[in-house]
Amino acid sequence: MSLADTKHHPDTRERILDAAEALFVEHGFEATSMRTITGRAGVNLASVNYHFGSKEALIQEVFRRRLTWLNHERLRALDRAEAEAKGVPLKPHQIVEAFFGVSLRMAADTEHGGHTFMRLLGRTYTEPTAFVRQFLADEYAAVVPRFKVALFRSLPDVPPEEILWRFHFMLGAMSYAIAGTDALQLVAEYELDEKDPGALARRLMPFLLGGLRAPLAEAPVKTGEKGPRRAA
Amino acid sequence: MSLADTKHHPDTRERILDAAEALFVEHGFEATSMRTITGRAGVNLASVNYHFGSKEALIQEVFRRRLTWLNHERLRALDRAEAEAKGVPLKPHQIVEAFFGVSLRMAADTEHGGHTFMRLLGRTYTEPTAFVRQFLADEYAAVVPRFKVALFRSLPDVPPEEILWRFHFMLGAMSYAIAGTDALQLVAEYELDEKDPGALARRLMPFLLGGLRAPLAEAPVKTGEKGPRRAA
DNA sequence: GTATGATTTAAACAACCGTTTGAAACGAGC
DNA sequence: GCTCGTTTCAAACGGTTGTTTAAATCATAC
Repeated sequence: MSLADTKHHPDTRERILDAAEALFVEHGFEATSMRTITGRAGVNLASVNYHFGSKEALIQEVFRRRLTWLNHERLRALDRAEAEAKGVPLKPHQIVEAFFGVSLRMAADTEHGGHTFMRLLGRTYTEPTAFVRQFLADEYAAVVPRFKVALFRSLPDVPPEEILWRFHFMLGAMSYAIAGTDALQLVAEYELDEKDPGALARRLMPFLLGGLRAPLAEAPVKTGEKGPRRAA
Repeated sequence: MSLADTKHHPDTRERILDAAEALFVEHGFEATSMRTITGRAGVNLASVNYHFGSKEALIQEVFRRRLTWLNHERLRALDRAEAEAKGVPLKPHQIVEAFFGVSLRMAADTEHGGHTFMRLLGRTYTEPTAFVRQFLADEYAAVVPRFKVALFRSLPDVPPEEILWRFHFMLGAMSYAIAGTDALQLVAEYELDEKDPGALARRLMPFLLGGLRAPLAEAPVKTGEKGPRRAA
């Protein structure tokens, strides 16, 4: 048991995880059956339940094995930037780079499944399954507050609530940029250069920063205000 | 038949569509069974196949009945703005307002299901089911080129390819802002003011415009360029 | 009222779902 | 050689899926 947990599993576990990851992003969770997964992985049907216990546990493991590393890496990038800054508040672009740069670099990795996973992750943000949402919340609980504080310090003149919304918008633009490459063909009938995934970062980063630092709306949004204003 | 198509259906059709719409956004297409739909709608199981033919056709009809109107409205807003401009290229904010303003106003309508539908639509952009994607492509074929041309004219100094990407990013930020309100709780543990949906527009619009008009990356993205640059 | 077409209904259909079972195959330690 | 814990395997489990059927009900026109 102790040995088994650390190293013994030769490849069936990994084969299942890889197949599941690819199929989930292609067809979604519900539409992907265990028989399809084990079929593509070339393993027996029962092995999923043997190794993971249930389909739900398999889904969680698909996320866990990459998301833990991803969030760890994000925190490391933030730590590094803050260490260099020696107490001076970071600039917005440094914080955005720490959070989204790691994601984009992972999404640029088409060799080891990083791209596939990031597409899946983006898709999952709008996935309403309760246990997946709970799982994401737990995984992000450690990393989000750190970035919030950094952003608050970096933009002292912007109301914190506004910063959170814009953080949310940035997360959406990125997830969608990665996950919704199919939807991109709605916009451009001819093929855009998806080949070099590093190009996505060079395109997306200025957009995110432009949105984050955009001037506030003329009439500041007052939370308490109730009556709807006529559309101008 | 001719009568039936126009008006005869009293309410079962609509009851099914409303129930399906709400359930799809809650649980997704695959996870929503016909029995759940007919159960909530209070109609017989077979009536879905009778009125729509199949589950797939039902899904398409759920989108069609609102999306056609939405895109028509978007074109009307663009027409109006261009008529007022009398040949002068529109400003970016006018184009963005025409496209996204209509969506956001629909998303603000919680009374007649507009909000529910826009959440569903945002979710669906990352939904990979082939026939849904094809359906969206058809519905958008008429409206997207018009907005592309308007944006090209409005931003003559920005490479068209860059504009398309930023259009894509904007679409992502909006879809996500509407569909991913669950994911918002990843960012903010306390409740943000989702009550007034008009506030979303006042927050999102500056973000979109800031992103759209952001300065281009220092090193212009050369499509042909291959070698990866060391991270600075 | 009776005839006619549209709609609703309960029941059944085959196909597939995730999971479980018990035996077979494997691999390392002695 | 044999043993023992781990992993694989084919087969079956009960339950749910989308769809179909044929009879019952309804609404309208004559």
